Amino acid sequence: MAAKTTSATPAQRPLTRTEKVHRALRLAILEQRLTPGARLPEDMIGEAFGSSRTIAREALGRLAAEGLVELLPNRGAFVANPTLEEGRGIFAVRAALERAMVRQLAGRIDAEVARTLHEMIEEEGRLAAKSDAEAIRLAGEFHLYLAGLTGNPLLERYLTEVVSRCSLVMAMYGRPHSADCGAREHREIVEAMLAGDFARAGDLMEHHVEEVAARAQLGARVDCDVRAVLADFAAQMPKE
Amino acid sequence: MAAKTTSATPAQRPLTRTEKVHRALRLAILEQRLTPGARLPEDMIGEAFGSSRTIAREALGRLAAEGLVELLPNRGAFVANPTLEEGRGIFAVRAALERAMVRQLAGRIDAEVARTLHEMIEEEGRLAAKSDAEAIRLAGEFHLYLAGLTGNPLLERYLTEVVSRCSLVMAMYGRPHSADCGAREHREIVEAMLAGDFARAGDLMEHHVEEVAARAQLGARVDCDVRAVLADFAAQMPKE
DNA sequence: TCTGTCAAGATCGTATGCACTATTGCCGGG
DNA sequence: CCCGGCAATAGTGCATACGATCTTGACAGA
Repeated sequence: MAAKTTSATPAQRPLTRTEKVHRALRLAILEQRLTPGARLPEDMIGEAFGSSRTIAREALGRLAAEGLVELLPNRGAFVANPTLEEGRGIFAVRAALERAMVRQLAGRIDAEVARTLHEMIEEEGRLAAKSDAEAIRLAGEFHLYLAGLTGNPLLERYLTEVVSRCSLVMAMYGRPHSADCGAREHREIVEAMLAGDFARAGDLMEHHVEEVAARAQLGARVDCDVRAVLADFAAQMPKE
Repeated sequence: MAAKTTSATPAQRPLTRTEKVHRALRLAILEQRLTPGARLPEDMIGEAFGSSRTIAREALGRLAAEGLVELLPNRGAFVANPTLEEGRGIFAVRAALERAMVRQLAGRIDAEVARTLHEMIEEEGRLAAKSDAEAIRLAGEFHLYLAGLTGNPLLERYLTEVVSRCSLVMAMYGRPHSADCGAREHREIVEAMLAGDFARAGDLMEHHVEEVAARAQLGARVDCDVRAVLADFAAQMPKE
């Protein structure tokens, strides 16, 4: 009952243009090719992809729903530029969701899935030292695979979203090589799940996510909320 | 730090048409005036609201992102028709999020907010016996108010979504008067939060949500997965 | 020099039209 | 009577056009 993988190649319909643009932009943002705060005019996007504004607009709308771009009415779209505070909030939500996920999964992992999990963990270890972007992506994959196992579409959707946004936050505020998820921690979690110890598995995962957040954000650079900065400087100014 | 209410009337810009239609449809779905599974052609919606398909299309897109409508490529939009299984999944996610929410809030509720909370709980008790739709809406309000207190935009967004969808699920599968949230349980949760007992508050809330789900879904009517039903009937048919 | 006004440009909000896809009912052949 | 193909229809996918709104830079007045 917990062995169904998430994608069984569902029809492979030829992808609407909107979706193509959506995916492309999503990737560009997650790989930091489009840096946080960057302006994304509909015209420019349409032109870049050889489509009309209609497409660009719809893609931007979806990205906004995922929290990867911010959509200001009559102003335009910008790559999401989460504050450190928001970043912490995102990690908090992620921790809550992942705890519930592994609790639900504990004791329902069959042998084949267990093998896949162990393989993924090994792969992580191997690639941890390579490119930073790759490491971030790979780390997310383990978590998303687990999400797929739950068979809970909403949980899966939310996790996809928060994992994406966590990647973004880590890329923004994280120290260079802080993205790796720690193969040892993953292993422990899988152990607990296999043992059917849902309480322990949940606690481990919750702690794991919090730990990743803590590791990454040690080197947090001050975020550029212009208003706040100005307020600070205004307060420091010589009076009168 | 936890006393900021969620909406400080942020500019009140005159609401784009898309948003108006979006809200209207949302309400119609949550009040069950548009029943699950109902077809929602863009033309019809545009005509109904005196707008063009563009508006209808965008509103439907947003509703799809919230999970209130299902969008089938080249087929059209339908009011979401969650299976009982999906309903349980939604409640599971909700339980996880609400647990995290009250844990975070515990010990950070000031006197004024506490009074507001107690007022809301009383109001619930008063209105529980009245209209069913009202009861569902009111029950959600308590939870959403708490979400606003966290100051975590993502948590707030997700909770808004799951509360909506839970309402839908309860309306579909719940017994007539099962929607009330139980003022006593709410009171206990607030007590625990005021006492700063975050572990107890979290557990109470998690249990509370699960309890609501259990109460509501006792009378669960079989969900209409056409394929499955047909398979059943096909198997029961006289052979040859 | 500073400030308020205004016009030009950029960009979004919305409407409309055409092309394409999926569904449905019809019809002829078995 | 049943089945497969075909045409009509409904409805979406996408492009384009126009009006509305916001931003920006220039300019005149204090």
